[in-house]
Amino acid sequence: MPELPEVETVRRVLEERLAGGTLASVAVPAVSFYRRPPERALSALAGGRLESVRRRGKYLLLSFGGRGELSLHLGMSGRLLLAADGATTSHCRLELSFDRGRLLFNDPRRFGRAACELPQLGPEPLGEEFTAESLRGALRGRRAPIKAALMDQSVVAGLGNIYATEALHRAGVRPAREAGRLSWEQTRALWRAIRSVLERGVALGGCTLDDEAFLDPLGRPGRFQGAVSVYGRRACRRGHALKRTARPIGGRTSLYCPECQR
DNA sequence: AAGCCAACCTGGACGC
DNA sequence: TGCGTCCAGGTTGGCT
Repeated sequence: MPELPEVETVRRVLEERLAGGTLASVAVPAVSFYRRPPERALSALAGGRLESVRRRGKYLLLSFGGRGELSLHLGMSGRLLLAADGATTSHCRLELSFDRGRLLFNDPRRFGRAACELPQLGPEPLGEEFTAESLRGALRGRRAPIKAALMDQSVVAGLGNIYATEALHRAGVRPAREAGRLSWEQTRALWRAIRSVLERGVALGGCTLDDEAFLDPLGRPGRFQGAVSVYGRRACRRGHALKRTARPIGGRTSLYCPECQR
């Protein structure tokens, strides 16, 4: 579910509501993520002050000063929520109790993660080091479909199926095109499209496509779904029927507009 | 090295 | 109503 704009939306709420507070305790239920978090390292964070809530790609980074850092990844179905006292949820995998409120990590599918380190990630797409030139360099020589490359977090950090799909449409590039063979014009258009589609996603508070989808920690849905051009639609905004690629790309179904995208 | 694919889980939608 | 099948917004590890 959550890609960069959703994670950024969560980050802003957590920053506003929890930053500066003290972590009183950490609880890991018996049934947690399928990769259990390192409980000892997590417990060591208790008593610390939450100095900042940052984001790197799709990861949230909660910094507790000298005590360490906690990285959270929401996986497919993860949701962070600020809960009233006593309230529980049906699939709680981690509970962080702060002096100013409880943060529950709910995750039915258990693909989410809590850890103390990050994997190697490509540049932040909204940061300065991500340029059309750096994108060209990352794609050079790649024979995989461009959409697979965009969802590779070591190429650029934060795109998943929705925003990769939307960026490719906005740039007029078909998802199955060989990544290393885009023209310079197409690469530049794609770079611009990635940034604009993510900025729009952030500005609209993320994408909430159906009832079970993304909600921020206060239970509020996003509004990007109203701005989507391809994902989950049958026709693009110019009325052309959308197609799905013959085979999945990067393991997932891929929609595109045969008229707008070449 | 790069690319492909199965595996990791659960729940909801759909067809019969 | 119940059962089987397919699908889902992500990442990883193993194999070629």
